Amino acid sequence: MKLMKWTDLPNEGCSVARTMSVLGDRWTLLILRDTLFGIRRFDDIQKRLKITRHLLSDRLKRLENHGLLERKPYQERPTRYEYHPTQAARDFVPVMQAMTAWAQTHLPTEKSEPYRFLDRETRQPTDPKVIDVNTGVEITSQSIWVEANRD
Amino acid sequence: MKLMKWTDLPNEGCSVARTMSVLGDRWTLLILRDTLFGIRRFDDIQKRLKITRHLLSDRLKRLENHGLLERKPYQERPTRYEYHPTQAARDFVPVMQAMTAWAQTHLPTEKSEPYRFLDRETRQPTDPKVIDVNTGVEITSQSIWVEANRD
DNA sequence: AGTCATAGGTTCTAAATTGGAACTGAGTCA
DNA sequence: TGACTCAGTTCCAATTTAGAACCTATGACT
Repeated sequence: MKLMKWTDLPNEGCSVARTMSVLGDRWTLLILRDTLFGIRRFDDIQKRLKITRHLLSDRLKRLENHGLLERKPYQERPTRYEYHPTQAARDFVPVMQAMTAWAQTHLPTEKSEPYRFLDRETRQPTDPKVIDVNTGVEITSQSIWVEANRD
Repeated sequence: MKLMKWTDLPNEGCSVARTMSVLGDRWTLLILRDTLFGIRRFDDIQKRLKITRHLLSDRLKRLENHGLLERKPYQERPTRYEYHPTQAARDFVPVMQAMTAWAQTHLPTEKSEPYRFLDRETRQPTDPKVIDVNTGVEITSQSIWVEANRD
């Protein structure tokens, strides 16, 4: 049997598999998180995350190639760059918040969450829930049914 | 500077980091996906996913240790086990669906999605959106504000 | 001029993880 | 008996990650 390799994932029909092909490498999602939370420079990310510079360099390139980060110069002489999240990356924020809520319930810890998500208007903490746009009903493993797709 | 290792992640305060410590290894989320979609036996998962058996063995153990899978015997002589998702795993389904929707927009492909999420009542495809329970407003990178937490 | 510091990397080696294939063991079937 | 199923384990090679040092360009300091 021909085995599947990690590098074959981008060509999968399954969206979860394609998401993993971009964000499923070690550290990648944490780097994206930092850029989304406003940390955008190589050394700043490296200092906060404390991963090896080599890995950070590699992951930033891959996120750029996949259209999740944009390299923008912020000074000349010498030219230095910041890594800015694109719209695709910003659109991942709600997924990350849903993930955060999941971990707060199922992977609890004594340490406090380093970030809070606040509503821009009310300035109150937000409490995420996934709903179905069509019915307005909350999506849970009870409310939905997963079916093999035959198109 | 003391570098952080991948194995330090479970002790992080950040929920995204803790989620990655459990689901951020190669193949892990895809294995969980298969069990959630009803594929529960070692060989069945291996045949569908086509990963090496020893990786599958390793990941199943880790998912079990983290409380996402439960090993249940389904026959005697010889005793064989199925891997059943726990409530913690089932609660990840909405996150996965949000992720799927994200990838369909931002990592498009010609291949069709192998699975569909349907409403159990209406039998219609569901269309996920993350909202704030408090305000009912959709959570987007525009609607929220991320703030460092000082507790 | 020489030294330091800063930002953003690259290069090197060692350790760990993953890929690929074959093998084990308990039991079933022909 | 031999072939087959399921659920792994074992072995070695290939790839990735960890850790540290080094490089380049610029500016500031002495």
